[in-house]
Amino acid sequence: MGIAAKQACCSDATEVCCAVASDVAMSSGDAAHAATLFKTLGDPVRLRILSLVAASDGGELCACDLPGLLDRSQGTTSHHLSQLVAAGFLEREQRGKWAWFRVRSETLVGLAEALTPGALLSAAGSGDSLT
Amino acid sequence: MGIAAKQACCSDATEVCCAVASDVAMSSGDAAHAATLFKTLGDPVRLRILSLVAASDGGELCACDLPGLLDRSQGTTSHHLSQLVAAGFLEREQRGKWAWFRVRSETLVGLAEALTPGALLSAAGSGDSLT
DNA sequence: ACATCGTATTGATATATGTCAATATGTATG
DNA sequence: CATACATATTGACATATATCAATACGATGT
Repeated sequence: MGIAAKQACCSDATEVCCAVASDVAMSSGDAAHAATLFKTLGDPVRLRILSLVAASDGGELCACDLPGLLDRSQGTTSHHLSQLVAAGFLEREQRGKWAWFRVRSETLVGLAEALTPGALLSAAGSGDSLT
Repeated sequence: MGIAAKQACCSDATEVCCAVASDVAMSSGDAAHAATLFKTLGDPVRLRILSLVAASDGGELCACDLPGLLDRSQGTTSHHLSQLVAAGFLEREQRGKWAWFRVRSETLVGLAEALTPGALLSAAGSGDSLT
């Protein structure tokens, strides 16, 4: 089954039939970390929240606007905001009784770097860019 | 409820209390498209597949190696490979009875551009970068 | 044609998640 | 302190998805 098959897909079938630098590739831990960040962006409502905050005047947006802009309940928008803050994509500031949010561009830049073809080789998630 | 509240979070409470350029932000359709791409990357197994392919000798990897490298069943690895190909992150080539995969870096680069803070304002997913 | 082996698909199952209604928490203001 | 309002949390539910075992499909070689 794959490894050490009877008839290999290339000349030498010692361990893995094709030369795979699995030690150069991302570790499972790094992959798990980066995957949680990508998963956070993998929802259209959350992407739109990020975009709305970025497009807002002064780069900040009040949570009170989101249910109207997103056509989602207040509880749902609050849930998505928590996810974005927990992942580091947004930062939250309480001002009076309103909660304001702004984009943490460092996280976006770091994740964008992880998508670099070269960064896929071991660097994705291990460096400070994703912490 | 958020919009047009009795006591607004800022001076003018006409429609939306804070100035949100919702027409500059990503559209729902763009967000949906980009979200499917991010969702595809939101799984550690798929991220590791991408990384393993990128780290392989010659930039290509045989599907026969993946069950062993990922510690997943053959059916599961095939499922993930289909997802990555469908999203445009991998391209597939049948060689004899083996299937070989290589990374489509254009898709990665395009998605990385969508993470640019500036690209969050309307450009994410609408341009050719994400098609 | 037949047997073999790599890959794709199907069916089943457990878990995760997006959503809302309802409730709780917290922050001002009278 | 009591009231009002913004936000967070909880419970419930429907849907999506990661996974495996089993089976089907496809290509090769005898």
